[in-house]
Amino acid sequence: MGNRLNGFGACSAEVEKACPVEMTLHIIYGKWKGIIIDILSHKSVRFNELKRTIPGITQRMLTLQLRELEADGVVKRNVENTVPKKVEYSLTELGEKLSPIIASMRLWGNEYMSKNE
Amino acid sequence: MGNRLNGFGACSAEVEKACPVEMTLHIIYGKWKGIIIDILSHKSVRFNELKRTIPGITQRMLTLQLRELEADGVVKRNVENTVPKKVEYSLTELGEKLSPIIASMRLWGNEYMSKNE
DNA sequence: CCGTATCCTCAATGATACTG
DNA sequence: CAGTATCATTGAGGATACGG
Repeated sequence: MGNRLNGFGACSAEVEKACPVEMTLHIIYGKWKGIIIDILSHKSVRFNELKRTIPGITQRMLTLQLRELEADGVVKRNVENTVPKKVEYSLTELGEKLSPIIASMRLWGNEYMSKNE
Repeated sequence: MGNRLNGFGACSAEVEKACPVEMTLHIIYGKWKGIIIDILSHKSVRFNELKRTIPGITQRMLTLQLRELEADGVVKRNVENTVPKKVEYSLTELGEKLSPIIASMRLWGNEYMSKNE
């Protein structure tokens, strides 16, 4: 109850094979995570630059989503203690490996959208 | 406000390329949709069979998620008006094309899980 | 510049009971 | 068998203000 995705620890035998899928879904879940991962792929971006690039996101949500991605080992945070502070976000090696998934989602989404207009 | 994903209509120029990704994410969003799509891939499954295969899901949620997937053109519903009623769910052609995405998510999830233990 | 701290809302999900 | 109808819950997300 309350989990957004189910069955990480409690996979029944029959759905066991689905668990890594749910795991991946769980990690890219979140209103802004897809777009964040997409923007960060193959480059470092500063906090405010991210904020400006993603219209509508609040500082709070950007921080939260970045923190979760960081905790999941997908995003790296690099702080330069200059004044003013400079914080750069980028994908970890593991995070970069999400790019093909994002790419295939883009392909599918394009096909979907072309059929529904 | 209230949208789980953002920017379908309001994509700024900078994030425009991400929209199909968000669209795809939007369609597989939902606590049980990933697993439902996974189970349905390449076969038809009856309502109660789905329910039994997915531990923890309620009838209500199964119905809701199936209806949404149906509305999104990913799932087909086939009713045989026998007694008792027989309703089979399967993926549409478009829905089947999600399988590679699910598959790559499974790969990534497996790698992720192997690194975190 | 890069956040945290509060407070609040609502939509997604769940529990449970009922039905053609 | 395959749902629908209600009601309750909760946590993700948003608005806003403040801080190092």
